[in-house]
Amino acid sequence: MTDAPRPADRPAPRSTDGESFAAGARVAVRLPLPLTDAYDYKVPEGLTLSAGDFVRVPLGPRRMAGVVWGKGSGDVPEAKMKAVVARLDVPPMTHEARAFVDWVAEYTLNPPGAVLRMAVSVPEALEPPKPLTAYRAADPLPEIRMTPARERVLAEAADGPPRQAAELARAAGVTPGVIKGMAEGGALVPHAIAPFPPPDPPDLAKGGPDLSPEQTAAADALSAAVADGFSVQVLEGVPGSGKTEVYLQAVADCLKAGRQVLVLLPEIALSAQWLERFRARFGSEPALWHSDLTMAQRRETWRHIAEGRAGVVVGARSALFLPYPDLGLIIVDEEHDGSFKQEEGVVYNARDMAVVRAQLGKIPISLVSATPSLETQANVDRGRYSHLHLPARHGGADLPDIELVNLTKTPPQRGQWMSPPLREAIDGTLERGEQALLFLNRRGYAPLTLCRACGHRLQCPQCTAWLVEHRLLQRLQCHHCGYQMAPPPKCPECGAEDSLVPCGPGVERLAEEVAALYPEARVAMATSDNLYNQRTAREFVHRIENREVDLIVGTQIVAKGYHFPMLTLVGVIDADLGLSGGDLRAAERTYQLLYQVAGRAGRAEHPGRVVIQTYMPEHPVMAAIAAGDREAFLAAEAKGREDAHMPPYGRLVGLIVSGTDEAAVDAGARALGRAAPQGNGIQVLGPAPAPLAMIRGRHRRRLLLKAGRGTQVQPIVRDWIRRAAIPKKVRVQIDVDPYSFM
DNA sequence: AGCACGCCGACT
DNA sequence: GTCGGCGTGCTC
Repeated sequence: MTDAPRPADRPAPRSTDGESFAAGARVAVRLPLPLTDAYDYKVPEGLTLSAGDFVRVPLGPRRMAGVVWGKGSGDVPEAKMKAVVARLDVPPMTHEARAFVDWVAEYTLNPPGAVLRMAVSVPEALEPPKPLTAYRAADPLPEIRMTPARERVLAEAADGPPRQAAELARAAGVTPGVIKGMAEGGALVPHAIAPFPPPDPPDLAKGGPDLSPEQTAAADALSAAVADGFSVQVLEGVPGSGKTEVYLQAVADCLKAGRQVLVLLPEIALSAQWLERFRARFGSEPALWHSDLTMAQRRETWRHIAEGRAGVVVGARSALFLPYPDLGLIIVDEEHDGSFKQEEGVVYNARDMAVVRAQLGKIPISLVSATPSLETQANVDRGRYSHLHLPARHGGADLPDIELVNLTKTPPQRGQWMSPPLREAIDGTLERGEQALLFLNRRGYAPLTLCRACGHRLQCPQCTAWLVEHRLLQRLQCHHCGYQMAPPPKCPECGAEDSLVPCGPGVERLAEEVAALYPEARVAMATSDNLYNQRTAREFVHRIENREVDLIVGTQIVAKGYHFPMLTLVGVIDADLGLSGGDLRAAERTYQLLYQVAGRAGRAEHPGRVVIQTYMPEHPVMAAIAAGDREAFLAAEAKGREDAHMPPYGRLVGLIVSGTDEAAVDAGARALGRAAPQGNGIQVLGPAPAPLAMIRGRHRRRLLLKAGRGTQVQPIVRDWIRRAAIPKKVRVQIDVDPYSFM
């Protein structure tokens, strides 16, 4: 978002509070479906409802959970109205949470029900928890026919707490059928147990590490904010400056005040090192919320949070919509990170919406980064956010020694990707017994496969995208849809045999080159293909820390958050990758990524070195990163955006028109083009084919609305879409404050 | 989101 | 002549 969101500017949320609704009254119930309006239901005999109550209501032939939003609208005929079935035994949705749903819906131009669905992401959690059944040995033991298998089960079940059937069976080395038989015979007695224990409470007496005077000052400023309503604190500091320790101090203060804390992290599943720091500080695990939780974990975590048993929640962007009864502090770590932007369904930026959530809850929020985004920086400059800057802990330069390799002057050998200067740097690192990271932000073996005979390129049948070869999996994959195929033995176009050649490097190909050039070195790959959950990430981290690896070949998955003491060289294979594509934030993002990955090289005890390969050494991004002159780069970038009236000095709204029928999509896009709003400094670009003109068989066209910073774009866009005649089978996706231009 | 209703291709 | 594909519309 270009501007700090201001809930006060928005229409008052329609949810009401303090009112209760007696039997016979009409209540508005919001359902977790993409509906704009809440539906009216009658309060049945024997029930009194309040705004925020979770209820079960009839909807057509089925029943569904919803939330009482307030007084019924009354615009549905009495005869059509049905009665609420029951109130659900869950703490009600708070006023703040409901206001937040309405606010996000209004801002992103989505039906409130679609936003509510994110807050009710685990419908199972609304049902009474099913206690799990565990078994212990009966005492006295009834008469049953004994077998060796049954003997072993009894021996296992004799001591310790009751255990679940599957676990007991495994321990005794019998099949679950044996347990079942014994339970039926009464030899094992069932016991209800709590399925998932609540997270251990953090140890608040433990105290943190000793902080430097600067860290103490920053921590004190955050702590003061914790007691003081809404405020936004930007915590900026280079890697190793102790940002985490500083904000964990504020976390402790909030917990001492008895309130909950939300920490938003990008790619939570992979931040094993973050969790270790949390454990070191609080002697316990926080509640985690991320995409690889099982359904049972989601259900239990949701309830632990709703019932106030989880003090600290650490999660990816969707954790913003969890049912906190008393949220007291929000931390957004790596606030500049693009993965806070949700690009599908309800398109929103979790960092920006977190600021809104904090303002609605009248609580402080801290945006933490080594490289704050231009948006955040602009809000600091405007005096809306306070700024805390942590200097490097050990003095000296912010970053290790960074040198650029001009690939036009010193190119790699033909068919290779590492230039002579980078090779020399690797040689030296290996000789000293230190570790090197070779960074290439491209998964797979090769981004393109080409027929030497006819020039045919292997393309996804459903998307405007090349198929990426994944040699380890022996598949060609589309990175935009699920499509994959076995590598064809001959060219599918001309039938020539042995004519298909890989073009360009991916990490797998780079790893192959590394293995060939350094046969003695132990090489590890780090991509989302092989580090896909906490366990694999943790194993990877331990291998590096135990020095079982000399060379790491990785994508941006290794650019974030990790610190390996013996990693002293970072080689960036293709620094120019992110700069093509005409994306507004390409330069900023490339700078941030290079900065982050450079920060992996050395710290304190072992000085680091960074070698960046580029064809554009004179590009402002490269010049700035080499000179370590972030201020100058930011100033130039900000000036460019300001001159072009681009965010954060102007506002953008993206519209993506899509559908399977290309003619209809074109017609819809042209209709939007004709109906484009005018005046007030508004400009509409497009329609144009989206950079990915087809995804999953859906054709796509883009339009972009540009407006001044102070413009309230939502009513303009709403009116625009209403006026345009858009074919029914064509979908219009709205992206307020777009990040991606794909 | 489900679920029903409603118009166009390959089968008994 | 029907079975069934999924586009479209509705749910208080």
